Amino acid sequence: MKRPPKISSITVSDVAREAKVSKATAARVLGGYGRVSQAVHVAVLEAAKALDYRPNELARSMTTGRSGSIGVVVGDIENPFFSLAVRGISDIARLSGINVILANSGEEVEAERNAIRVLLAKQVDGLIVTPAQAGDIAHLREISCPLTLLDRALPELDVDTVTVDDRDAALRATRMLTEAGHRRIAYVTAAVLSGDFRGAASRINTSTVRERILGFLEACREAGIEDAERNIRFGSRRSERSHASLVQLLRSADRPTAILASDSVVALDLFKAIRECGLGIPRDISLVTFHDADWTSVTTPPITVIDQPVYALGKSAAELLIRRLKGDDRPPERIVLPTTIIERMSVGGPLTQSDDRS
Amino acid sequence: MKRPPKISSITVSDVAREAKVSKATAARVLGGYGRVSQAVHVAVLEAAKALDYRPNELARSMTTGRSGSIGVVVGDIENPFFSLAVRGISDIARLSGINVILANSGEEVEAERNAIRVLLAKQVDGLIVTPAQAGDIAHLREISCPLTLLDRALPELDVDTVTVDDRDAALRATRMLTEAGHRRIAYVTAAVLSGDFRGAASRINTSTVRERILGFLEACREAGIEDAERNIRFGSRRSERSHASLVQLLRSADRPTAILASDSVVALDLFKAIRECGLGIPRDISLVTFHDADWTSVTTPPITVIDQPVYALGKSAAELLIRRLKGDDRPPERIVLPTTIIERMSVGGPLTQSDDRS
DNA sequence: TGTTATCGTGAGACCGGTCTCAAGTTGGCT
DNA sequence: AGCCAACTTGAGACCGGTCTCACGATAACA
Repeated sequence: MKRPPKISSITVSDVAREAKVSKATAARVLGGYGRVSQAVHVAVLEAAKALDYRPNELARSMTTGRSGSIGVVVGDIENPFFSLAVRGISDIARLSGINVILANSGEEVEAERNAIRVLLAKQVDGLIVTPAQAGDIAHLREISCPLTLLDRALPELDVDTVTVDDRDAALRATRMLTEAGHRRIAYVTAAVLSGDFRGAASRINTSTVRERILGFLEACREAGIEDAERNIRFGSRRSERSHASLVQLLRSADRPTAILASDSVVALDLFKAIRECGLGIPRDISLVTFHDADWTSVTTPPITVIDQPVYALGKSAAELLIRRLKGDDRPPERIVLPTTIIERMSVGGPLTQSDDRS
Repeated sequence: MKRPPKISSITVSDVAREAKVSKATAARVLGGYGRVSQAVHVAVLEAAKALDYRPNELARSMTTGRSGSIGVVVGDIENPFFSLAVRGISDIARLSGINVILANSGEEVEAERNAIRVLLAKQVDGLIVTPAQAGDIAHLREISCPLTLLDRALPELDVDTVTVDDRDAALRATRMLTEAGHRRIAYVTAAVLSGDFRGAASRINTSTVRERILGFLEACREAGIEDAERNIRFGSRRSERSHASLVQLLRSADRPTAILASDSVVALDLFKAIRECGLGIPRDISLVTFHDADWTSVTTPPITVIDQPVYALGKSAAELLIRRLKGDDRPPERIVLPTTIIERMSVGGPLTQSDDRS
């Protein structure tokens, strides 16, 4: 109505009139509730067909309080990790006749907060969120509908959560590197950390990041590598600046002989930087990354990866959430999915000469 | 209400009572319409803050007829092409305070039809669709809200459309191949064609597929290549079966000496198949693909690609749609975005010996 | 055959907003 | 002082569904 002339749509009342029954009766058959006689049932259906009636879900949601849609807030759908997870979520949602409203946070809390507010105003029945920052979660606490955390756990927020065994994965991957003889191993992540990191592993409360670092450090400790923390690189977002910092890392005198990357987009950047510096994989430097992205299997050499069950991650999150929507009130569950390492050709031993450090 | 106890939410009436004004007045300030005195304005705002009022967008949409969201139906978000386009769409949508409801069609008309029905019932203000099948578009015709076609034009449907210059792109890419001396060039696409194709290019009405084939054939004709149509391969979806068929193509006696792939996932599969067959790029076979996917730049050799402005594709589609939502009633526009060919190392001349055909 | 469940149906309230309309206030102008 | 315009406010209809409740009719039971 109002400004847009609005193509007068057919309502239950119209159908009721056409079928010569009351609005209540027509609504019963159209809405599929209550009981109606067979005769009236077909009459209403015919009237509906004749008029080409289409239910207004909004009006329905209005009274039922259920909107039939869930909100999904991810960092960036462009990242294959998220798009695959979203695929998992929407496949499951569709099975339950639920649709997905997507929002990008760009990994920024402010955008995330805003997205959640809007989604909530839209009366989504539930939310799946990949929290951008673990320090700032007041807005997540306030959420009044079922919430499921995807990929990143929040120790202080006891809700359904699906993650992978990040710590163990990082441990195994790093161990693979130390066992190959590496001593100068870097861990490169896109996550940003405010303030100084040294010795503050416990301060990082984005589970994904913290757990991986913990695993990384544990493997280093096992191998007797000291001061491994100084080889952790934060903030390697896809940008000019971060690429430059990567190149700088690779050109430094005591450059690492092996690198563990936290996700495939950082790894791709790293791969390019390594080439740019004229270094060979795995001759000069070994590379392992989280996420079995497309490209990792077709490079020369192909990259050894930590294969996360990304689709399953999304699938499980959706299943958990939908179970809640159906009234399940078991205590919050924290599902940890196992990862496997796919060994390809990007790991080798360090060159002897690179073992003398400054 | 009803089954879920529903945490009684704060409504305008509650705020009105708290502020000691009428519901209408409270609604005016909360809804930001009409005129209210300064004093009452602050009073209502304070009451709202005190009660932590959050508007119910559903109710608002109910009366305004506008839902503030658009529906996006793509083939598969998992495909980087689509996820990037969706990124473009949602970035633009967010600027206008519109959110995106995402649906996957899996490239199947039935799912697409269903998704559109649901989206329409949810009262989306507009739709952006990448039609799965051009033959079956009755459901698109019936759409009663603004519709924008993404990446694929439909000759018989005169609505806003954003595509790339597929024909010219295919022409240029193929020409690059013929100029390098190739005579046996294959075009491999994931699209399915019902029935026999030969000589029926005009029968294909998915613009993307048709235009590209037309460009491909034109370049072949220019080069005096006869019966180029027999080298068009349809239905190369990511699956066991289609992979096998690719391998078969590569092992045949008169295997092509160059291939143009219609999208990056087909190309990736092709790349792997080529390796599997022990063939070298570009020594034994040249490869060019649509879409500058991540992986194409890091393989050895890197792949020459037709770079489509995918993000811009989504962006433009969203802009066009939103313009419509704002009341623009210019005749439907068909935007064709230019592509560029990024020459890398995957194109070479055919081996002499492979020129004798059986 | 009378009484009581059971069933089918209609009337109308309700969800939480928007918006029209009329009434009440205030102020400016003659 | 008197009148009209402009502004502020409240009452209530409305959007398109769902759902409660009451009533009449039919069926089952004694």
